[in-house]
Amino acid sequence: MGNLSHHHHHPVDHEQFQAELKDKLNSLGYRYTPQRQQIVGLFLADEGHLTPKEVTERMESQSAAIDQATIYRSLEFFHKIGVLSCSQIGGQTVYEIAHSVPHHHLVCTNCDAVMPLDDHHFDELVEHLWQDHQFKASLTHLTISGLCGHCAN
Amino acid sequence: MGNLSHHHHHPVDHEQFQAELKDKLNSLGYRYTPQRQQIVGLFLADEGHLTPKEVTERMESQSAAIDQATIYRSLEFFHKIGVLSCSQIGGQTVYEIAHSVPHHHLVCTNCDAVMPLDDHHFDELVEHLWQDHQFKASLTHLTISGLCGHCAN
DNA sequence: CTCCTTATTGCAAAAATTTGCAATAATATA
DNA sequence: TATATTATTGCAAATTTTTGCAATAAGGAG
Repeated sequence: MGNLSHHHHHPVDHEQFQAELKDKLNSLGYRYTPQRQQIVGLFLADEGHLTPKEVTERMESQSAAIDQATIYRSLEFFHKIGVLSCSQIGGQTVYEIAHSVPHHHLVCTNCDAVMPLDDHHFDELVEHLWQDHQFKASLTHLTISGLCGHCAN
Repeated sequence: MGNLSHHHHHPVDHEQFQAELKDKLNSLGYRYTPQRQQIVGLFLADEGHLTPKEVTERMESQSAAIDQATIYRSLEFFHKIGVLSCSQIGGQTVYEIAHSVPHHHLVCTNCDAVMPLDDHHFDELVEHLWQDHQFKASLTHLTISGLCGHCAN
């Protein structure tokens, strides 16, 4: 895919994002259905993490009811192709747009605060895993548990 | 807790492990019930990852039926206090004994192969997160996705 | 524009996981 | 050792997530 990056509060970019996404899916033999469009639209409009349940609720409030099974399958589908990232935070499965600039999450196990962590911190590690362990790490979205500054006291 | 480390194929060590675990729980105000003993026993005897379902099955085959809810709650409990580690592998939630010597997992997204990765690789990162991000990372069991040597070709 | 292929959906049922609560039983204490 | 406290269990119901399958509809081809 070319450049699927997006920016906040810019509907125009959202349209472009969706158009490029459609092309990407089609070129892979997938289809860009209204349901998938709506789900992606939700993540574009509503930055941040969403649980499957939250996705369902917001769909209903848009009177665009989509079957639960479809929602679960779509989230998993978008995750598989790299459009959404998936992580476990506070015991919940949450999805979010996978930015073109990868980043990771520091999650406080005490207060569930989530802090972003830039990708470059792992450059060395990835290189090492490849050179010495023959493992091609794909660090698109790592979650690191611990205690934030507040809770560490 | 003192030293809860254990070694493979040494029932004596297992007994000691369990004894120390009982002391630890009691000192924390928890109770070491037969159900919890059996579940921990399973992980001690049967090295490796186990899903909640597998735990249930092995319990049944030992004619020591424990209610599903108790199994889920116990796994979560042991995870919370650091006796078991928990991770998502191949879309499944799996638990295993949290060794006193921490290690991590390289998981191949293609063939689900799991390779251990020593903890020391993260020493620098942990130090950096603490110094520059005021985040006290607890890297007891990290899962890194990617492709193993085989599948990378 | 119409037809074909088949990816995807909705539905309903199954399976997995969580939760509330009364009964039970593991500890600490006397 | 007997008793009191309350953490933990089992059960049943609720909730969440997955799965099979027939019907639908997206996208490519003519």
